Amino acid sequence: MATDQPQKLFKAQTLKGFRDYMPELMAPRQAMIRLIEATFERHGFQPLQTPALEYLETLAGKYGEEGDKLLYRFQDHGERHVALRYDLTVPLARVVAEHRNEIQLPFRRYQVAPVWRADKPQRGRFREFFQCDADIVGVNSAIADAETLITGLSVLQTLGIDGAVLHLNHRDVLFGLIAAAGVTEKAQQIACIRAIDKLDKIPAAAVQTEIETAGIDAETAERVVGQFLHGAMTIESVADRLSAASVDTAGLDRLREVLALVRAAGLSERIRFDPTIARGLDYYTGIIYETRLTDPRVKGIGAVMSGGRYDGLIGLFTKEAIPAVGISLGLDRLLAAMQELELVSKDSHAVQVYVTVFSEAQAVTAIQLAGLLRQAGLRAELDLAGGKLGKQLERASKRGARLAVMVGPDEATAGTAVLKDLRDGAQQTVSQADLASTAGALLAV
RNA sequence: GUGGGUGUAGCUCAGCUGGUAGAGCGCGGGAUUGUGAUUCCCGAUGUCAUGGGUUCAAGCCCCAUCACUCACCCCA
Repeated sequence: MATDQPQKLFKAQTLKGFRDYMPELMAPRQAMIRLIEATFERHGFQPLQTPALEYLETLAGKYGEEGDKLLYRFQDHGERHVALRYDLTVPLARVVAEHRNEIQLPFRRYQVAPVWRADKPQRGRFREFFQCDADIVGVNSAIADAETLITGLSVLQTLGIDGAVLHLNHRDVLFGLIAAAGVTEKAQQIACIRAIDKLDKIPAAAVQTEIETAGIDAETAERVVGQFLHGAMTIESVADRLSAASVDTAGLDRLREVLALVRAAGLSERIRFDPTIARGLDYYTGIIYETRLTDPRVKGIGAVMSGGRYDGLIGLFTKEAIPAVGISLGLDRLLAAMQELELVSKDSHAVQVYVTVFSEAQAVTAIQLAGLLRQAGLRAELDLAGGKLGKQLERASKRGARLAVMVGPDEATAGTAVLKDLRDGAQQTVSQADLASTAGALLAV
């Protein structure tokens, strides 16, 4: 590489929609991930990790037309058609089918991992992002549904997020209401759902217009919208209309049960029936839900936790019919919200004690003192850049350390060390043997 | 996939109707003895995203490419 000619530099740049997680971002992220995983485990979920790459066949056709387009797909060196995982749910279905005889049902697993979507990047939207999923496989019951929701809500609670409301719906209720309004053709029903999903964003009249563009007459369109307008949203009201149109109400009954169970868990404030919730992914069969944050500061951030029941998905990989229900949290969206709400503590990873190295003669002592602090469980950093004591203390503050340790020739001979609190400048001389305990006591205040 | 916007020092940006670049922050050094974050002084840094074009002359005009960004679609 030695040459007089200027070298052409390689472009130091991440791919569009991909990003580096620098330490300032990584520290709170990691703290979050730990809390989320601990909460999942407290609810009986086991960790699972799956490959980033799957056979294209495994993933294709599971997410609907839109989702299919967003699959990162290519051929590997062996000409195999492969794709990067689009979510954590379909790989789970594959795992259950592939390892059917090693897995005890019901199976609860969680996974925190990146997924990839060849979407057009936007604010808070990337081509690589992390999801945190928890799923219960093998049981189709209201209890399993409720357990999943309770777990998700518990995660939000653990993270300190108070203003979260889970909007719960059921696929059959959604389709039932549309059918009751007189739309029976599948494609038109889908169009209705897509439009209804926007009711909280655009006026009802605009939604109706959008429904009409799907080839539905104005009168029917108005009836469809009417099914979802405010006041038409209580369970009882929906029940009446479904029965009147002699549409099956099993989905509604399930919703009642799930709501009752979640309420019994003391989470009434956190959950609400909302017939307008529609999820895009094709594989949902039962309950579906989205969770929104109510704080106006994070109004535009979208759903932070969503999911639903998918009883048919695993059946695509094995003849045995295995039901499942799950929840998915968007890690970075949640983090963005938490930062906005000032719920992120900045010092979870920061160095606690910065050990200066007065001069080479004191290096041994400095290393030993750092060792004592570390053994005591403190995060201690040893100065490596040297220079004047002032410089070293400057670095200490910049690193965010609360305390600094200084040992000069005088302290070295006396077997002591100076412990300084960088927040108020107060300092004391302590014996080296007491350093760690004194530092620990100061940090605990 | 469709339609807007932006791209100037490490960061945030200024740069009037075209005449070969500035600020703040940050960074480096200093303000006598072994003490930071505050204060004061000094200093460095840019192929003005990239490649073409118009012009006597372009950061400023035109075209293309790339990147970022906003809205729609969809979603975490």
